[in-house]
Amino acid sequence: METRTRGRTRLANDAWEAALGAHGVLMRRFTAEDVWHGLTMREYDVLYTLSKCDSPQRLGDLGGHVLLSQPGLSRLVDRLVERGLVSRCADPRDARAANLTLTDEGRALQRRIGRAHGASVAAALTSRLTDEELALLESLSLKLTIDPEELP
Amino acid sequence: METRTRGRTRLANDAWEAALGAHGVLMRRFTAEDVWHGLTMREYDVLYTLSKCDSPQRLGDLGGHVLLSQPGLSRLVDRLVERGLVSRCADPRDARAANLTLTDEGRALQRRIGRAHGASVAAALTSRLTDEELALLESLSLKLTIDPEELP
DNA sequence: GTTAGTTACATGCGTACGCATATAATCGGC
DNA sequence: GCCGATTATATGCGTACGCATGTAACTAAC
Repeated sequence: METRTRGRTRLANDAWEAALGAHGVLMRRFTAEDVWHGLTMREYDVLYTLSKCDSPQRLGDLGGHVLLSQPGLSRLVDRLVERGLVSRCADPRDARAANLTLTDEGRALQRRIGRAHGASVAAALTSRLTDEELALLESLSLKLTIDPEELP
Repeated sequence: METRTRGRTRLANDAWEAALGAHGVLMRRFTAEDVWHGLTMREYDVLYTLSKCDSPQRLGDLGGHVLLSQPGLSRLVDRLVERGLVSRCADPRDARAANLTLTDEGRALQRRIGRAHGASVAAALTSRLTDEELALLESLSLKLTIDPEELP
């Protein structure tokens, strides 16, 4: 029983270490690609997240998707607004909120970067994994992602 | 043929997005845990990497494992040296290199953090994946990690 | 309606980071 | 043995980040 449990712990830690390694290698690779047009990958991530939501998003909504503190996200959006890629529209229902939308320029840039980056991602992953393995990776990742609520 | 290729690209991108999501959720969770004794996860990562190598390591060796620029790693090690967790020993064979070793205190701290963090990792992963899935995640991650050489 | 409490976002401040560059040591060709 | 090229690490400088806190708006109890 003890050894079973220890083995399972070890298995989980080995898997996590391997996953971190893969994440690191791929992130290095993608960051080095010359497709970002002066944006950080995090900044692109915000553009991408906004591009998927047709309704305007609030800062807090984006915070759930991006691995960044609330003040960090606030200033990141500042930069995107200054570059003319995102616009803050006042919310008539809640004057505190600043609804965020992609500008046309922002949407166009997101698409350009998205195409190039998507091609890089595909090249990196399809050269190493089969279709079945890709689907498996997705399903395992989704199982790990779901359910952010527990620990009372 | 075209549609097959496009489907495969889409599959790879969906898998990568899911993997990024899982990475983000778990990193948030682990970062929030109160097990780090004032260290960054990156700083712990360096301690952990050093703890696995019995022979002293050079900065460049660590650079391969940690997702950090060379100057960033240099200063990160500065901080660890100042905290008494790592020592720089001169290399008699190459006066440029500064061989890095864990101090006793550094090794002890790494073990303490490693135990607690390892338990968190195990709790997070084993609650969502079976043993077979954990092994699968590890093997997929390793396939994605191997081979940092190409693009001439 | 006034006020305590909460929510949504912004700002001050110190720290860590990346890029470019500097310094210093080793290597190779001659 | 000398000098350019390369390698290993460090530093200057500007930017982005996280934490703590501030500010403004919404909510609710009375």
